[in-house]
Amino acid sequence: MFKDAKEQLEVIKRGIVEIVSENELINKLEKSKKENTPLRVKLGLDPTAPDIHIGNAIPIHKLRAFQDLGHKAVLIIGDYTAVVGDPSGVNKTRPQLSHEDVLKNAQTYLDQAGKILDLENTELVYNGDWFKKLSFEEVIHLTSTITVARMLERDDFSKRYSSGSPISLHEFIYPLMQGYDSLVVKCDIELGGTDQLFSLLIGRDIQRDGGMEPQVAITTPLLEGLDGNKKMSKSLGNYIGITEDPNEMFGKAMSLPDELMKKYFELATDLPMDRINGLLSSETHPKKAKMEMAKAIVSRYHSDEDAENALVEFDKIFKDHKLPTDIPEVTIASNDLKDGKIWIVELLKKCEFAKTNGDARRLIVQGGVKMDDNKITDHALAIEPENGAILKVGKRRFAKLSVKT
RNA sequence: GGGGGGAUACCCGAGUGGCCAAAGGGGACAGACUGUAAAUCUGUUGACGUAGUCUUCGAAGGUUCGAAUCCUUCUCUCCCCA
Repeated sequence: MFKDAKEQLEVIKRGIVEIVSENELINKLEKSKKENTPLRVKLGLDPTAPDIHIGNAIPIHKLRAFQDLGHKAVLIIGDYTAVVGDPSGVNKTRPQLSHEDVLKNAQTYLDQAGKILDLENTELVYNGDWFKKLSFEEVIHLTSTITVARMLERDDFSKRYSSGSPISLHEFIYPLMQGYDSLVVKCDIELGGTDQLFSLLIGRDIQRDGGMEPQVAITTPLLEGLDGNKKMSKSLGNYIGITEDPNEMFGKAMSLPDELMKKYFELATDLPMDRINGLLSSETHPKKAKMEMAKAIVSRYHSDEDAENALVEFDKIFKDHKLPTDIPEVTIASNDLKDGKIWIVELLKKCEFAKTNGDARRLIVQGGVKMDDNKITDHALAIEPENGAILKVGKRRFAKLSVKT
């Protein structure tokens, strides 16, 4: 039923950073094959925000790969760990969420993770189930498994510590909780981004302490966000959500710096490596390559057809400078009008192209505002809105006026 | 418990009585160019119907003709000592 360890290893090793340790993994794979028992592969998701993006989808895809190899996916929804807030890779204390918010997010996480995983064959657990029952005594025992020195060794903590930034005590508990999860669900393997390595290793200690064979830790790369610089994250707004509209997804992918194409190709698309290498060779124009990449990303979460359409739409707007197929309508009611006219600044605010008058004026002064293809240069202008007129701001914001009087 | 720092716009960070709506960088937005929402270059980035006026530098009071800057109290935070 299971493939050879070697064959499995090949699949497992694609697009990952590190295995701790590979030998242990091979042993586990061999044992699993011999005994015909699937390995338990754990991934913890903290539902701290309502959306999954293509960066944090990377380990989820890896989990799916394990499912396809016949292993058991154990998905932990970190409803309690999310309340604590993962300190990994951040330079400040995360805001603590209410348990209520977390549960709300958890549902959307599940819906979204279901796009990647085979949920039918996923063991789904909430870590609040055990954490809320843990006694204080047990918590104390848990905290005794690690020393302060080791905690402070961590890059993120040591950086914060030496830069004089605050570190709250509860943040030390986070990796212990994550490690304790591993003990409870008795997993053989845990997946996580490279920033999770510390927590994954703590899991090994805690499992060992609990009399278990320690899990194998597998880390996946972190994906830089759209700015090409910082890690993709919801709070930085530099992300592509996996449920985003195809056109939006395509456009965002196209806005990536060229240098990141290889990484995105590898981690965010399903294209085979030789195809990717072909596209990245000097024979292919970078723009063409990037379009293929954007298409592949859209295909992964929508369909090939959606991807193709998104490409056509993109060219239409940005290459041919034509109007998009769907333009949001903005209704102008009679009480928006004075003597049948509306001040252009008001109109821009009405269309949500500007938050303040100054904002709107700036856009006009900078030459970024067009009405039916005519540049508007006068910020005092009052216009008589025509039904169906197209207001354009910048390169990619459009509104169709719908006048109701 | 004692002593000494720090808190500045979306973020980081300069500014230690008027020249401060506050340098610089990042981000964001706009323009030019192009190969795209790449790269590069330029500009803009508190509010107000465009005029000067108003509100901003952790919070509240105070000193002063005038306060981000000085004083008092408070909140949060970092370091050192115990």
